[in-house]
Amino acid sequence: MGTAVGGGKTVPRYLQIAEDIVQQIRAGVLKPGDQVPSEAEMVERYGVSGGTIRKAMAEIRASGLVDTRHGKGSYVKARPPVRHRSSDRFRRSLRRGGKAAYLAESEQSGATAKVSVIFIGPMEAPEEIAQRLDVEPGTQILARRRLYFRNGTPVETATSYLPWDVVKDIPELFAENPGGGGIYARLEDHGHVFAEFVETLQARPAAKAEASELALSPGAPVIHLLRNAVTETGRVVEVCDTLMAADQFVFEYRIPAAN
Amino acid sequence: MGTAVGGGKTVPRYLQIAEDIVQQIRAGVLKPGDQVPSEAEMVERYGVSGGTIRKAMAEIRASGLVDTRHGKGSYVKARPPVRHRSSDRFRRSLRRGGKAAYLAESEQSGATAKVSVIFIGPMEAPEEIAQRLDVEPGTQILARRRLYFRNGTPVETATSYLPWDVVKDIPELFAENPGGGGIYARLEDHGHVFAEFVETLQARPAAKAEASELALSPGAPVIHLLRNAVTETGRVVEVCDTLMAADQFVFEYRIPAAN
DNA sequence: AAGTGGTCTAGACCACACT
DNA sequence: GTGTGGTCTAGACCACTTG
Repeated sequence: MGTAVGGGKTVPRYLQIAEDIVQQIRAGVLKPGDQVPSEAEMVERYGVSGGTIRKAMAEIRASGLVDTRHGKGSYVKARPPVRHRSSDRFRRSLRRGGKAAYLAESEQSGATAKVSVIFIGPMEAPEEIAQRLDVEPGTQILARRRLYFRNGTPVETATSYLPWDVVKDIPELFAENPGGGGIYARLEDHGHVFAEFVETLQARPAAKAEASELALSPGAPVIHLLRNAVTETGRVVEVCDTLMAADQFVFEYRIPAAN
Repeated sequence: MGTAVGGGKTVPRYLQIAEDIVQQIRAGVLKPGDQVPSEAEMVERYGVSGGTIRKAMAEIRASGLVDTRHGKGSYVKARPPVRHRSSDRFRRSLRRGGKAAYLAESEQSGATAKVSVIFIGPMEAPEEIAQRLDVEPGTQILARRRLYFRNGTPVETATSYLPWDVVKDIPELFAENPGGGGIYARLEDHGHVFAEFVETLQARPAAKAEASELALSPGAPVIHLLRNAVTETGRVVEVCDTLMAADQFVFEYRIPAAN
């Protein structure tokens, strides 16, 4: 099928329908929180079969403007103000203020932030982490896994890995709340002074399990970020493995023009 | 349908099939360049209907391991070595070597690189670019739009915007090839010495037009990067707007631990 | 012409959410 | 129970690629 347009080409019906709905959302005909017409209703309204409507809905979901829940329906997402992740967030002055990095940033944009600790305890170092920490794979390390919420929805999972000899004398690192300034402040309290942080960052579609953990439609883009925290002695005393819903973040990096 | 597994949960047949094929690719049973079994063949082999196979194929495509062409079939992609985009790429020493940043990086991973210039000429500054360049929207500026290829496939579009008063005395900036070290070298030749580069970076699903320009499946993640080039006088003399196929790049940033 | 993927139909049945 | 989305079927027809 498909209707002829300008040049003579044909656009599949399911894309026309998806475009129609997306435009209604962008134009504000469908407002945040509104329910998108049910699939059954669309079958009637557009006069096509259920399969075609399902393909259209898949496109609409891919646009990221809509949130679909089995048994309930699809709803227009509240346009979440993105969190701006600046490379300035590691400044000591922000830590001294008693805030961990994520809180300092959230307050700037006036959103409610929450952290829920999923796991704190020893584990055996997986391959890639061991390499970065420069220990043997399988060595005992400390893992701190947590889930970050923003306005009630999960936006980020982060796991910190630290060598055991570094953490064994710092009891705060085993607590859910490591105290003002976060774990980086505790590490510096104990003589691990940071020289630099090295972040590698990659975007990819979310796997099924990741999508459900971050309440995303499967296939929606996620950012995978790995950070080494390097001290003045050149040692990596923490590796942080972070997975973020891509539509929730903008990253900013300042790069000095070195020789 | 779906077969019971360990805990009693059910996994849809189309996901099982997709997983089966993806594993065959990862394990090397299907090698780069091999044709993935046709949909008709899969219908027989797995004993399901065409619709189910199509859903499975959609999943497989989303994995990014496969390249599908209408009328021909699906083929396992040559594993493209990702390009590592390090923040070190702005070091002057790399420019002095006579290479622009992208070439220096491509050579490291032994891939063929190509640039095709799409447009060089004056245009009126769009809103966001004007803000960054600190000029009035609509002012005449110079735009340099180009498309980067890697091993024959397009991976990145980039457009540089420069204020007219900066470029008017630098004829090389109007040429397709601005000479050794690229446009940054030419700008420094003419007294615009860089202090820092500020990059903002966001991932999102590709729009239709973007997907076709970068030869991606629609909805595949892209990275949108905007960079301000700031001189020692504090002026932004270039803004670069870049769109990249997310699966082709890993970004690395080194962040000094400032106070 | 034969083989491939792309769109579409008209139904069935299942799983989840609300009342 | 009613309404919702999720999976699956068994076909039809179209569009692109290759011989």
